[in-house]
Amino acid sequence: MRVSRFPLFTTKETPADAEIVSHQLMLRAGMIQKVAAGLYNWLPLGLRVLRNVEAIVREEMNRTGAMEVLMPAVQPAELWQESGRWDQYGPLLLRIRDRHDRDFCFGPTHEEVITDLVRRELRSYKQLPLTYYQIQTKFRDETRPRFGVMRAREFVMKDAYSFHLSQASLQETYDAMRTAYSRVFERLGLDFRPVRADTGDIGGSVSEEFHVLADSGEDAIAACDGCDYAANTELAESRPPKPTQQQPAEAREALTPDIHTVAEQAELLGLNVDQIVKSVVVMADGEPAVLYVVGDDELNTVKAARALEAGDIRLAEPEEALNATGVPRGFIGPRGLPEGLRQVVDHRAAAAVNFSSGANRKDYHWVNLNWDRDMPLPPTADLRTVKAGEGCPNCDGTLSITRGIEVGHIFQLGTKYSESMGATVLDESGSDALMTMGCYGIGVSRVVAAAIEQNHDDNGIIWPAPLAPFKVALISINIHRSEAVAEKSGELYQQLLDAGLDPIWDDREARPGVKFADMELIGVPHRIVVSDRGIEAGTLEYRGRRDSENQNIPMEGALDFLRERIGPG
RNA sequence: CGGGGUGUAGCGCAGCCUGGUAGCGCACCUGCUUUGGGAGCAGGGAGUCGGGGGUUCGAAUCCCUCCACCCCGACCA
Repeated sequence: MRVSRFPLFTTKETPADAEIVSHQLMLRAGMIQKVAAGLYNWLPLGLRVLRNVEAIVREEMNRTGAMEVLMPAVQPAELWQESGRWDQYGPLLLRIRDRHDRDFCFGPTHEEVITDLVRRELRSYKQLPLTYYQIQTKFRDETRPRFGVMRAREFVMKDAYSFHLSQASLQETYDAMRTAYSRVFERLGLDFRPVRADTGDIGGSVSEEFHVLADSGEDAIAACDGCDYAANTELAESRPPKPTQQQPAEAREALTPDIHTVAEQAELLGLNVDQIVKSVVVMADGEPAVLYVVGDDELNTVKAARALEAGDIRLAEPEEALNATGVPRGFIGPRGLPEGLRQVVDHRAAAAVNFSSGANRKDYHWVNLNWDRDMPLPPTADLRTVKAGEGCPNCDGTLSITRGIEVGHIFQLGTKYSESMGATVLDESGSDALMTMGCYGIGVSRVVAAAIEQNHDDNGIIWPAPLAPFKVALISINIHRSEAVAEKSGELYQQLLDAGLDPIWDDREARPGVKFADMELIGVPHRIVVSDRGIEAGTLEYRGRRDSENQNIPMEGALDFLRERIGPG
């Protein structure tokens, strides 16, 4: 491609509303253009990168034997009503109505459509297992789209769905998909990690996310330094601490006026924060519940929702907490709490001995409380978020917390959709059998942003080779004033094209600095420079995007030199 | 959803408080000069000042209203 014929829209200035580096660089490089909140145009430069990701994903999907299909972006409400998600999914689902007043949605995912497809086509267990996938545009009406294509409302996703007669068969495909995902992200040159994950709205049991590690990531991941344990902090666990050997002491009430934080409570009573059990009132599907965690622990709302079997959970407003318990917030505790309130205790809070907690009357806390002795122990569950430095639940290692960008997610769905939508085949005995399902997603457009988060410097993007929109930049110095440069560059460009090295030739009548800056900004991995002084010496200049020095290479053999560096594909 | 903020040329911004008919930088066009790390000089094109309503002789500026976009929060009890 010649720059003189390519719409290269680079800017020096960083757009004001771009927060993270990938968003800034994608805008500055002219890869994307915002149309509305969370909606983007992909310009030729950006689209080349997106297509490169798609190509690798497609190859690896095909390698697993999955079959590509294409489903409609717009889906009828009936299918979603059948699965029950029309009412469950909430405002994330963009609902639309056609001219006949029929309800549709713009698909945020395609479990319903694929299940419908399969139940109409598949008759026999002999046709299983089967995996379909598509690469397609999704729409999720995020409350707060941000970070450019990282968290857009409309985005490109690869989604795959597998169908099985047995759990063993599902497990086999699930494992194959995990391998395929690792291959994809390895080929893309990304530093990633598979982690255990919550299944969220999609449903099902087993699930893993693939995260690209980056400080700007929106998810926190706990990873062990001693084994391969890694989990989203939404569900990560850590090794329980050794139980304390303290003897139970006599419980007493203490006057604690105007205490509103655990830190104040600890200081006033001369306790450590971990000797305090705090009481958190939540609204679970609209019903109040009291949850107990240790003073320096954080309530994990994902775990709490699971423990309470609630679809929707949030912290109670102060008035709601007051209404539920009759006690102002800050003084709620397990002893003397009104009957009938749901309570769940975190394991660590349940193991606490001689702890302090609210006395259920204003300005008083208990000290030296003990479960069972002073009040019955409610049901227990894991409710806390793990912290860096805690022990790994699986080995002697230590957990650290890193941030990640979720670029892939694989699930074992089980029969959730086949059951609600009646997707069956005949089994060996000739009777109807529900198909067991898996689903597997990759955020294709998000991968592009994630790759930049992980690969950039002050001058711009540094594409991993397989993502690069062009493999090699050919820069001609003073092309409009030097016949020799023009001629040699043209020759070289043709050779690079013929060799399939995907060149971009900066043939503009621009100053050298402009060309260098542009090619660095858009992240072309290799650069060669043709100049009068090089021609005189019979050399070209080469510089890799990560190099800090030029190197002169003989004009003859330059092609082999590049071929070697760029490699196949 | 709650709180805050911003909308002025393609992009980044000033002007608004204190009303008088719009400006700077980048980008763009023309000419001359320059030519190995985002050139210089001169000239030029480009704006319903987010929309609507109001106050006023006069509104980018003051008031009302709507819209769009951005940030923070919705886990420290």
